[in-house]
Amino acid sequence: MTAMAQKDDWIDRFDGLSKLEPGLRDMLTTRSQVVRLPADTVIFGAGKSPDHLLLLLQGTVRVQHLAENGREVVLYRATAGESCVLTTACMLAYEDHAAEGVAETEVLAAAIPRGVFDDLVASSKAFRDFVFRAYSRRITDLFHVIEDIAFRRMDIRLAQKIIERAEAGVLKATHAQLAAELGTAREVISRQLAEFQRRGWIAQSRGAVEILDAAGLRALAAS
Amino acid sequence: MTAMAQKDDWIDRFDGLSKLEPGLRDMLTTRSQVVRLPADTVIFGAGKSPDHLLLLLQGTVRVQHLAENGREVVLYRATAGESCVLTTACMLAYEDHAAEGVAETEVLAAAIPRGVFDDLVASSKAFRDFVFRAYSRRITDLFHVIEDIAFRRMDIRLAQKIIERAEAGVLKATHAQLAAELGTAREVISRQLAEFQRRGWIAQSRGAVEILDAAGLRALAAS
DNA sequence: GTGCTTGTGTGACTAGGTCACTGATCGACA
DNA sequence: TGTCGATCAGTGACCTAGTCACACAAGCAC
Repeated sequence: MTAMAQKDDWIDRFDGLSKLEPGLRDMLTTRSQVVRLPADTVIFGAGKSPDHLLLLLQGTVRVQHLAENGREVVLYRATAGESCVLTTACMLAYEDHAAEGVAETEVLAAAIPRGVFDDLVASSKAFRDFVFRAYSRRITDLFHVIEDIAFRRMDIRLAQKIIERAEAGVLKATHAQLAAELGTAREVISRQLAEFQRRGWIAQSRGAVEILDAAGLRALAAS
Repeated sequence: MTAMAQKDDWIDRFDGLSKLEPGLRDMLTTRSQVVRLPADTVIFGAGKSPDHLLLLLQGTVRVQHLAENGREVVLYRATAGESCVLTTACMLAYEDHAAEGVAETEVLAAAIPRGVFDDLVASSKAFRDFVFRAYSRRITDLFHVIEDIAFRRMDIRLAQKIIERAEAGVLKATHAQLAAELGTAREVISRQLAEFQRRGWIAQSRGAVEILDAAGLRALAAS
């Protein structure tokens, strides 16, 4: 796929936007630009309020919360076809969010400038629905995070994470990264993984977890 | 203040709405109605998606999250001059929120029907700003909840709660209610309060905590 | 190789959550 | 007015999770 092709048809990749009024489609394509961000780019956060709404075409953005004591929790991930709506809240934020968005892979995204965002929200019901729906989804995600942290056991949460984020049976992440993911301490992850290994569910190597018995993990994750 | 007077001027009690375009002010007053809800009314939640946006004139609404295992956490409170915007997300929600809004006191509120809300969002920049700003504030609240639960000590959080919610040096709440407030177990609250009492910071009676040494509590809360 | 940095393992300890109780307090109402 | 039932609070035993202070190992740079 060429850059041109992407420029023309990306709108249809977003569920809510395909219904966008024709005139506004043009406005959206001409007044926004497709950008490519290398992995690990900090997209927003730490007082850096963004002036664009990003609609992700490729790659994933990880949104995490940084606590005052230096620890962190991953709040959610936005993937292709989704938007980074919380940035719109950031755009207007009267107060700092203490949330940070990081490109987890290389990211291809349509960047809609603040002004265009405002115009679209003003003139298009379809766009408004798109935005509100995205908000709703993110808020639901935050509820899940709260419920997980407050009420679910670590072993279950870790098993779920491993299953969810492993690619081809292998999860590339250090214990410290998994700890940040789940909002816990590195030692806790080390011990849980040691236990999973003892049970023959996983094998470990530096910076990676290999799944040996997916059924075992899944059984725990489901409880 | 009479009901008539309330009906006429309530808009000015909302920061963002005083800038509302004159024509729309009229629409808002004529097409919404001021309602009075008794304490403990469940305003939204448990699959009950609301068809009105509430702007609070008097009283407070407690918004809490119900976990699958039956436990709960208080997410935030909306007080006079604020709106219950998460209900707008609920209105559109493609998925259940598992959040519940309860009138904590008797509540007087302007109820804006879904259709009017849509019209206002479409036609007024001031109203849109009002809505987005309210979203932003609530999301920030959720971040605080996450940070508290994940990284702050219970004794500190409990001390803060007591200070924050006591009226005239007395907090009327059972241990079970405080536990639900902080997303923990009743026994944990009982033990912490016993410790506070041992230190002479509070006195306890059935369903109430009396503050004896506010400075002591505050010192803990600040650490 | 010699270090340096980063990642992992571990023991001892504290905080917090769970379970299974007991006893206390307060209406309701016979 | 005593009895019952419901709600509220206290407690010990036990388990899970987070903290602290390390030791040790693997990979990289020079």
